[in-house]
Amino acid sequence: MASLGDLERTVMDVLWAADGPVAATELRDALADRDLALTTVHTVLSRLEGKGFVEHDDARPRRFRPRASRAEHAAELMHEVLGQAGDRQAVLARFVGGVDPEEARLLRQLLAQSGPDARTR
Amino acid sequence: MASLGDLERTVMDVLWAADGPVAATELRDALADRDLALTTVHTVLSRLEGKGFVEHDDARPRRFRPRASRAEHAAELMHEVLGQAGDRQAVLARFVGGVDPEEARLLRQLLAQSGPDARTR
DNA sequence: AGACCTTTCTACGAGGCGTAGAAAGAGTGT
DNA sequence: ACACTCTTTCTACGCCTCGTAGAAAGGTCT
Repeated sequence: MASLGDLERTVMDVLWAADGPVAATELRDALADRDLALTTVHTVLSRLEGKGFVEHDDARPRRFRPRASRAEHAAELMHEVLGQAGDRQAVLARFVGGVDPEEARLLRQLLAQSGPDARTR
Repeated sequence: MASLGDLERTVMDVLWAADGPVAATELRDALADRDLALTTVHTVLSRLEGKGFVEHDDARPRRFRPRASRAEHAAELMHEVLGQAGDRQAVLARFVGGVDPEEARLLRQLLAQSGPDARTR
């Protein structure tokens, strides 16, 4: 998966945080601290589209939105890391070893639902 | 966490696969397909040391080894992704939704041991 | 000491990314 | 229809990372 630069990442964060499509001018304003030229925002958006992270509608002032939610994206990344890491079991063991108890509970719950255990056994 | 280039990654893979410290010449030979100059290997190793991925002993032909195992590294990466991803629960949900049944079983096992469930409840 | 291997220093070219001007396109008011 | 303004696209440039390696300095061995 293509990776994101600093500004690209920041833009994605705004898009992910928004609850609908966002126009370039809105993005520029949301990132007012950076004091970016509007064209800069457009360049970044194009690149993000090129990387498949963003798409726009054809309304006149174009509106941009993420193709995947932040959670989807992060989960994909996690799978990717897991995937290219040789011993998946070892990785999962270490990963699980590092989650805090609250989240361990959540994970147990999620796993219980998603496959209440296998007659696979 | 600093990220790895292509060759850097390949070198780490060799180091991770090795069962002990590795000398620069051995690395060059392990990557014979790339036909690298020994100095190139050294440059990459220096950079990897700079990034904290590798360390060397002070024996004369220096021997290099990873500071973390591949599994540790991958697990750290996964935690990092999870960490900077806003809604951790949502990410975990998606992540779990995507693991294959075999691994789901493994995860349940790991979670059962690591915190057989909370009287926290 | 001389020959040889190792380690460090320095450098360069390609590509990614932040940044934005210039140019082309399109909607709005008169 | 025309001029004005806002939007979108095109082009570019400088910096940094990374693959790559030569040159030079530092050890080793006989």
